[in-house]
Amino acid sequence: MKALKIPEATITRLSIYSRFLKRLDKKGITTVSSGDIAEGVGVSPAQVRKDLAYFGEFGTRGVGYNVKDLIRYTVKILGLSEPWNLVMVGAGNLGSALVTYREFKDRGFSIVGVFDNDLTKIGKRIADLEVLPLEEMPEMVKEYNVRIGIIAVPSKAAQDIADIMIKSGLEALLNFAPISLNVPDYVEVRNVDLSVKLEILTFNLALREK
Amino acid sequence: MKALKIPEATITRLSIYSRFLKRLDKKGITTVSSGDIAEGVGVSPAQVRKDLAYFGEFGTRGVGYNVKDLIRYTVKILGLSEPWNLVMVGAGNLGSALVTYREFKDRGFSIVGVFDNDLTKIGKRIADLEVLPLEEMPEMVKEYNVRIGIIAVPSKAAQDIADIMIKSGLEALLNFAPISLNVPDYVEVRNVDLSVKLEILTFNLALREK
DNA sequence: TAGATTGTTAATCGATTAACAATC
DNA sequence: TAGATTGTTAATCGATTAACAATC
Repeated sequence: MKALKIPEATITRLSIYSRFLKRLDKKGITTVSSGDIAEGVGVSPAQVRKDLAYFGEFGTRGVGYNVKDLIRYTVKILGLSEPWNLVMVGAGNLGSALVTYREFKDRGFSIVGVFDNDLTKIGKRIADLEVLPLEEMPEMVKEYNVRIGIIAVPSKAAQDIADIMIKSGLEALLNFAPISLNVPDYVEVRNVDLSVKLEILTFNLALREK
Repeated sequence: MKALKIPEATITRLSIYSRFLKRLDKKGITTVSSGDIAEGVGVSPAQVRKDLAYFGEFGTRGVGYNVKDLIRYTVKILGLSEPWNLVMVGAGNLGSALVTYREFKDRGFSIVGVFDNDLTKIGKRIADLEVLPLEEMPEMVKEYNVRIGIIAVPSKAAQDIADIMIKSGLEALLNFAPISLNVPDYVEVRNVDLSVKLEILTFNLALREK
């Protein structure tokens, strides 16, 4: 049992619901309906209930969901009950931005090491981290129990860096380079493409002209 | 006719194909099959052909696609034949990274103005741009024919900034704040959420434990 | 109780894939 | 011609939505 396949879109939305709920909680709101959540994040109420139903029964019929409880449940489902240590390769502008990115901290992510193979960058400081040579990654991965790595290097270098990160013991990669990485089956990869969404906008605007 | 609805996933992939093809072109490769593209970006060959079929017949049976031609077609479809000027609000770390982001330039995007309402940031320089007060946005939007704006401010400020950007004449927003924006129907919005993909990774890793 | 809202099933909708005729 | 690969249709697959019984 529990062989039920969960759509990745459901996980994506769960992450969005979870953060929306935290904002409600901050405002002192204690109860929400699926309709409230739906309106807040721009999906249908049925969608919200269906997404939650994959994981259990969290609401009360006739009443709705307790905000604090639902935050706890969504955080648990997403694997965020415990904090995660991350390492990152690439000490460029994007890398620097990610190290100080507030949203990561808020969700329990902590970048514990920044690496680069550019000698001019090694030794530099980004926030309170010293940029380290790649050779030191395996040690840090082991010491800080790191399972996830962020790739913030140019496309050309991304595959080589991915190989090194995997050899260092990482099981999951968040890749900001706009290329498709080849990795062993046990390694999870997700790409964040900063340019694709922009091109969806240009596509839509270009259509308007006609 | 031509009322055929095109899936947004198709546009997303087209953007990815387009950039993959440019890399092939740089390597001097002149012809590709749908299978080559599929393998290069991690989808099925049928998917590639179907995606292209929404827009025309670009290949030669028994041969494949001419790389340079297909680049031209995909670029045209995505509305990227002409360069786009962008404005951005938010001169923080993320904003700074985006101004210098190579991938944007490569695809014909140019950030022509950076704005902030933080007095300590106004007047500062990011790359070769001076950070300007929001009041100057309408003028710049008009002068540079800007239609798309980037939101790189904290979540709290995002809705207010979006309202101002729309009033300044923008028709499309690329939103890096992890909240759902309320905008008029004619305004296109896409969110880039840096944290969601990371939470898909933690979800998957957390599943492994069991 | 009456009103509200969940949890869940079945119906609908849409996207992906398989398969093959067309054709280079 | 034989082999290869496209363009396209039909079949499959999967996700969303509508609807309603359950129940607070």
